[in-house]
Amino acid sequence: MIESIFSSHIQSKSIFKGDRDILRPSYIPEELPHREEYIDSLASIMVTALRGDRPSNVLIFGKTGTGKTAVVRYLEREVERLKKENNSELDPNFDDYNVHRVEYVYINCEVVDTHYGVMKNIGNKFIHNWSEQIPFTGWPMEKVYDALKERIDEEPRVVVIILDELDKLISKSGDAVLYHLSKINSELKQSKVSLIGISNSLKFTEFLDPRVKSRLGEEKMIFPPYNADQLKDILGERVKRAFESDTIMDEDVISLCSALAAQEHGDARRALDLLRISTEIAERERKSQVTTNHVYKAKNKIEQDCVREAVMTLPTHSKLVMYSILLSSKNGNEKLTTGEVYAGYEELCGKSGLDSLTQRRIADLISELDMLGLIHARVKSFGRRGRTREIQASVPRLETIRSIEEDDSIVPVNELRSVIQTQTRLM
DNA sequence: CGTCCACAGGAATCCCTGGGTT
DNA sequence: AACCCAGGGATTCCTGTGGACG
Repeated sequence: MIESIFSSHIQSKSIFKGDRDILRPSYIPEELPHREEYIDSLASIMVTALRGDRPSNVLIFGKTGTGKTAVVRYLEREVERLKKENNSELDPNFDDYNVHRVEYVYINCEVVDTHYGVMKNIGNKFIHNWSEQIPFTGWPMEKVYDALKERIDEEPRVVVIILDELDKLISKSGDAVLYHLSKINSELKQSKVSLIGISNSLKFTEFLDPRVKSRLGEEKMIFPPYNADQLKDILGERVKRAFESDTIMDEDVISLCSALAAQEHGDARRALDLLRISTEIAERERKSQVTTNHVYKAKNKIEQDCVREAVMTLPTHSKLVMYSILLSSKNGNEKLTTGEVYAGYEELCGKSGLDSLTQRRIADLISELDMLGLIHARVKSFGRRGRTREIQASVPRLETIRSIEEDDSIVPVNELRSVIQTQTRLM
């Protein structure tokens, strides 16, 4: 046995039963508790594909962690499974020919969020060798679209395109993609395309061209949030698989994870994260039992990590804007205006030797920070004294300042002159 | 009741990047 | 080499506006 800094850690036995991915939200289990009816109704729509026809387009709505993606991918996996088996021998009603003609394409529109990108990604699913790749930039849109059609139509098939986080795509690049994809069937000779759109918000269809809207929403499903009891079942199911024995888990741990996640609009993802992180914390503390105490620690850790992660990945100028906001509130100005933030930002740019961006641009960056949940910014009118945003940080100040100062291109600053000046002017 | 502040936020345009085609 | 194409970031110019002050 090699003596190293790892030795003592390796020897401490893991609470997990090997595969800790079971507790990750991306894992799709054999059973999806409390989603059976949705699986069933989606299956009844999708079964058309197995007969070689085009299933209706489907729109699925529901908040994060309500099982939308899991249900869709569950069915995708079932079809893949059918493809591997020889079904017609078992059941003469089964038509293996059509089963093998079904292709799924999954696209997460949060990652691929442009007209071009979506088309390129779909097109590249149907290639035989590397050289046929559609490049990630360069071609005119028209050519990408033609290549896509040609490839799909190469042999008869039913293509099911899943567009996850569809609302992100619409808000960033409009409905051109959906317009093209939803009318593609009229231009295909032997293949058929069916769309499954997954969205967090119910409202996004308002921005769609009415024709697209009607073609896309042939079928609609709405996934409600899980309640605490349902979350308990989901966690229980996974715990059975992920742990050596249930004695390792304190009775109340699952209940607590469920309850906390139920408060957050019934987010199963959150519940699973809580459970996984609290187990990891317990492991690190060399405890053989996970307790509610660990869950509270996990809750804290998740919140901190989210903020840190969000701040660290910000572009430099956004970091400076955030820095300006944090430093200004340190000087006692709890609620800032856009002008004040911009003044602070300009000063920080000077100190770091960077060219400052225009106020118009910074206004947009402020909106982005607001959407990320790092700050609260709401427009308010101060009468004669103008109409502006009222800006306030909504994250722990000192910790976040520390995260920002880790960026080498930003010069650490203790206080901002411009804000002190505004303060004295107001007095 | 009108003025007028300090911006909000839309639209057009430009620059740049990473690629293609002629 | 010269030029087309999509997309992102940024700038420029712009019109719009809630409400305290006079």
